Amino acid sequence: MPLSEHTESVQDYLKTIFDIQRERGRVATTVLAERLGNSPASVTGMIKKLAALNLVEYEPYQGVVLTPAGEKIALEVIRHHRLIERYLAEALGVPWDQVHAEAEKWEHVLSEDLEDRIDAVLGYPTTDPHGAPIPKRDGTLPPPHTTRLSDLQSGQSATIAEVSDHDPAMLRYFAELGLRPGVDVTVVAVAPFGGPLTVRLDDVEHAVGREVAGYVSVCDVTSASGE
Amino acid sequence: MPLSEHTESVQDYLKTIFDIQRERGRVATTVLAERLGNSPASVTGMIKKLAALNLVEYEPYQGVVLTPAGEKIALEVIRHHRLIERYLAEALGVPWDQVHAEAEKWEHVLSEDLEDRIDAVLGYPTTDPHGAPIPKRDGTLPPPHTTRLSDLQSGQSATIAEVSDHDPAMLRYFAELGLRPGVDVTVVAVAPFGGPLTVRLDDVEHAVGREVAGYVSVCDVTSASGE
DNA sequence: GGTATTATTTAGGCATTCCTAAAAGCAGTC
DNA sequence: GACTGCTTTTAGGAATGCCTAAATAATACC
Ligand SMILES: [Mn+2]
Ligand SMILES: [Mn+2]
Ligand SMILES: [Mn+2]
Ligand SMILES: [Mn+2]
Repeated sequence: MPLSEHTESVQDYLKTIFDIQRERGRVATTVLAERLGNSPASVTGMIKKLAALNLVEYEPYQGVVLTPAGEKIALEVIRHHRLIERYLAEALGVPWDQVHAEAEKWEHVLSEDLEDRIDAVLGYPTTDPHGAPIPKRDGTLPPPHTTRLSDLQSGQSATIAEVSDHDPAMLRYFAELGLRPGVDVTVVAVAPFGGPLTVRLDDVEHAVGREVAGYVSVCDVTSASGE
Repeated sequence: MPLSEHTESVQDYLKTIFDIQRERGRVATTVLAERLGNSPASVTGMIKKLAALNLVEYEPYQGVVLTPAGEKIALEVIRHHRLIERYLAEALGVPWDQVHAEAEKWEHVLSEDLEDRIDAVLGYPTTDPHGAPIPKRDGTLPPPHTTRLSDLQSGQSATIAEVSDHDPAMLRYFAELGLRPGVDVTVVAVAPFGGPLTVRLDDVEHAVGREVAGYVSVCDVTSASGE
């Protein structure tokens, strides 16, 4: 049953449920409503429809969890989205703060054939321009990164793994700093009382707010004295 | 007022009205319904909506004609469609019998920014893979070709200008014959009583039905003995 | 010119997806 | 264990875009 069996709305709901589920387990109506920009009442209605289609398990007042069928579709939509983001950035030079909006629309009308062609032209990439992993055709997706830049202690180094693509302005800020996936970062200082981190990127130091640093995931963390 | 101010349905109606208008002037409800695959009753309803939006002039029982505003939008949609077809064929190797279906969906979600990028990557092409002209950004579009392959007499030569993209099977047939825009063709014989034409393409002769030849437009017609 | 045929519109509905306002459930507090 | 505040659902409705069946207008024919 291909993606196109489901409406754009259904696809976006499933994709969003998948994202929230990764972060916080069971998905509450209000959280989903907030993320989608719809009213909670509308979300309740759609949730019932998804449950009737066996795409989510719904427990009234207790939120939803994706069924295997629902997860499969969610992963297909996410694959489309991230492949498209990558393609737009790489093949057409679209700035990384704009690829998300474009992909949000295109993801719903991409054929499987074109998906394969794009995948091949890009050389079967594994991440999107923000560092988020692209699900494989079979629906495989590596677990999310657990360490954030804001979790690092003074003196620790790491590699940027992923940045949040939820806010274009923040992406432009990251680009300015040279903060992008694959780049090495060192935490020079951490101010107390939730204050800013001083980080070194490309031998340049920057002060970044604690909250913003929470939108950056890192991997390969090492402490000052070697390991 | 950008394209996205109008629904996908409105965009497809305007595009289709434009096409029919080029062929036959005023656009009758039934013809439009037939082309869109909707019932005449549905088309009447939408026509009223388009008239209320000042996109068409509607005379009950007499069909519609695009207003300048409607024509502008139609040309934008057609520009999207043909640019996308060209891009899919050239950059992603999509076979020319499949580009239409893909473009039919993508045309509605293409941003102006991405349109410009695609245009630039392709080197500002003037025709789609089927030879149809791509409207310029300002809405300019050359007049349609008037001569069809089926209009040629025995002994006449011409250059293929455009082939109809309405039927994927026919496009595959054309591809097999080597019949594509830019290729020279010579009519070797014309069978009587509406019979087939014998045409030479790349020094190979083929018999093609009169009806099929009506779906091919030509230009630069010359008769056997020079001009 | 009247009748048959065809084209078009009107009437009434349905599916989808969203909304606001109001009711009801849930959970923590005292 | 009742109250309170927040979450969630229910009720009722709107917009869009499609449908079938029935009525009506236009046209073509004799
Ligand atoms: Mn989307
Ligand atoms: Mn992304
Ligand atoms: Mn379309
Ligand atoms: Mn075409």
